Amino acid sequence: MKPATIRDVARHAQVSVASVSRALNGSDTVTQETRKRILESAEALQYVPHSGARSLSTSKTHTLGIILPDLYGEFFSELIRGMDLAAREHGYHLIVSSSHDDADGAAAAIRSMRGRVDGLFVLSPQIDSANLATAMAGRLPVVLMHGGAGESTLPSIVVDNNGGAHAAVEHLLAGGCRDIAHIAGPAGNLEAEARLAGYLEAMAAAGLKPHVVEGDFNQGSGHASAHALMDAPRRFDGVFCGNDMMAIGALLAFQEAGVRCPEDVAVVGFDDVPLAALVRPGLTTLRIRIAETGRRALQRLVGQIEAAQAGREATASSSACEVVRPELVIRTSTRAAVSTTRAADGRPSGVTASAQGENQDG
Amino acid sequence: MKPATIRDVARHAQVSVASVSRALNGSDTVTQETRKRILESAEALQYVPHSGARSLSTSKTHTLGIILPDLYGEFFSELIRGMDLAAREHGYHLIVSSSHDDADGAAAAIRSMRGRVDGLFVLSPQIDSANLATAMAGRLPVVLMHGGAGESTLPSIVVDNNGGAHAAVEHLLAGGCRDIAHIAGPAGNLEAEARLAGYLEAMAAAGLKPHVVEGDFNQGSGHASAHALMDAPRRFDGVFCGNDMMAIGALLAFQEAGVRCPEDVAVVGFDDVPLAALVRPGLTTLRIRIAETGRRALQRLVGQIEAAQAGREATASSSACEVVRPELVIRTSTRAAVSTTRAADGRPSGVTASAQGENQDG
DNA sequence: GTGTGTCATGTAACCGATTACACGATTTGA
DNA sequence: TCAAATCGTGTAATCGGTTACATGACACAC
Repeated sequence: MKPATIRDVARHAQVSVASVSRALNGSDTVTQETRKRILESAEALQYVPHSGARSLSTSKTHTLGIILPDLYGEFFSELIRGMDLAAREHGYHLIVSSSHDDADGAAAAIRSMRGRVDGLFVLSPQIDSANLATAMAGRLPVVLMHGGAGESTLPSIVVDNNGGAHAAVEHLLAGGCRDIAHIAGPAGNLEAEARLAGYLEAMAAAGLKPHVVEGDFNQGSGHASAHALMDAPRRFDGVFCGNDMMAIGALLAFQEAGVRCPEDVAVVGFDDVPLAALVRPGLTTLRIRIAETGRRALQRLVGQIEAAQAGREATASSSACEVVRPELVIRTSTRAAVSTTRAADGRPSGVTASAQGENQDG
Repeated sequence: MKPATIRDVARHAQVSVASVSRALNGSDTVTQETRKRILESAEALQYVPHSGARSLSTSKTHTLGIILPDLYGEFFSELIRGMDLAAREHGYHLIVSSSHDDADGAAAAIRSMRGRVDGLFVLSPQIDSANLATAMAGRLPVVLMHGGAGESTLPSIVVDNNGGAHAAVEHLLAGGCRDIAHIAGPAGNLEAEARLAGYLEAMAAAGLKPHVVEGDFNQGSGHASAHALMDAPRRFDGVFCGNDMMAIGALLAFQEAGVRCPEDVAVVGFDDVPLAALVRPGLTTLRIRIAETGRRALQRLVGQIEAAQAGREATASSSACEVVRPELVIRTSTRAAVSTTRAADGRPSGVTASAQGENQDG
């Protein structure tokens, strides 16, 4: 048996299709009584509007696409969670396309989504794909969310990786560290490169010589990189890691090697994944409110879509690059030096002194 | 400027819309030359078929929905990754709807997806939602993936939680433990309850008295539950945790308290999230190949859809409940007792003796 | 009573694709 | 040489909604 159509409902309720449409959608002029009869018929026939037909006549799909890189994990699932929550409020659905480890894959995904989404989130931290995304998306509303997106003229939300890295290094310096190493994320990843650049700048500003080993953002590489640091002749008393997972790997490596943290070496991560609060010692890190960032991104994309269909041109605010400033969360992996801590953007209000036993703060 | 339609392409290439459709879709009878001209025109006009229109005439959306519970994290993102990879191969897209912490929310999500997907994955480990899903989905192809789904007549893929729990307890027993506690997942979660039941059965079979504290599947609750165990008068020499995250929390708690693992207490988790191999000591756990399970689920759903549109009735195989048997992975959080280890299903071939330093195995 | 306005409802055009069927041209077989 | 089969292409119906416009009923004012 085929699913009921709007005509079936109309026949059942003894009204016209127009009335059914009106009763179910806009609160147009429909009598209480007719509406009641229509709703009952729809219920009785288990009527569900055909989204394709609807999108054909309204030219809206109420669906948004997300292009994700191959790198997958807590960060992205949390981001999607935030987006999904907000999407539901706005009456939108989310199509995900993950595992695009190169620009070509991402471009193919974008192409296959055109025509079935009203807008797109692009998270492709690979170099060059920024241009590609621009090319592929055409006039589709887009919010860019990869590092370096700020350079594009498209609306974007980016993390202030550079500022966060500065804050991390300065926090270590304030705690008394002088030989600060950096376990960097993979080359070619714009987030990783911005954090590296921030580290290099902050070290230069302090008149210190940088010390970098490269990882790949996974915990295993943090572990290996920490070993590489310990095997190298050069000494170090602090490590700034490109993200939390590598920092956690490094913590484990130090622990195995009998290097005490924070006494022998202080460690700072980046992201504040839930795990960061739960490892021992608690990991000092730069917090990005991930789900909230996802929610914010969704609001911007929806705003853009609504502006576009209202015929308005992109306003200054809608095409701007929005910056998410990470917030320094001090835990026991660094010597807490209360007098000198501050947020990544310099505002002391951002500082969070976090107890070891804290729960996730949602 | 509005996007190009098939008629624009037809006009541009000086052919009829039927030829354009044929050239772009099926490799029906179209001359090489005409096809070439059409493809060029489509390219020139940046033509993208309108998915709504297409789905209206074919009554297929090439889209699948996923209903996820509120519990979110590595497990689900990994599952989606596996599904997405397989979906791309089959030419399908994935709509996710997360954060359904109760049956009503899940039902609403299912309702809002009807008419826009060809099939549905339902992961709602809440009691009762199994019935609800059945009711809501109507004749929409579904693959159930929550615990207890095996009891339904709908196609499902479930983890053998009970068998896994048996294997965990038996492994601990074989290692010499006699006082084995269980940190259970949240009540009302069917996965958690099946694991608990397996634990209780295995303990009863061994003539041992069970010892259960309840957690919520998050790392923090594992930590708290471990403290609760240590504070209780009753002694214990082994802990089977309802999932890996709680096991990791417990490991940290023991470490803080100076309780050595595996010397003083052996710990077993469940899931084998990537992190399990990387904590110290490496966590003995029951491996579920998550991404692969996701891929398998997608194949089943697509198979069902294709069978349905071919007019075939559900075959025995398509409506069966498929069981994923977790595999015992022995790491250093339990005393490795090689002679006595075995897989959850009793086949010794399933055993994996995992080195501490292993990488994620994808 | 006629005209005018308001309001609920119906009629039918339209959105953009797919595809059954029709058509003309060419090839094949007797 | 003519009928039949084959093949590439075009025409138009169709899918299931939305919505501009038409219609008819009724109220009110003159």
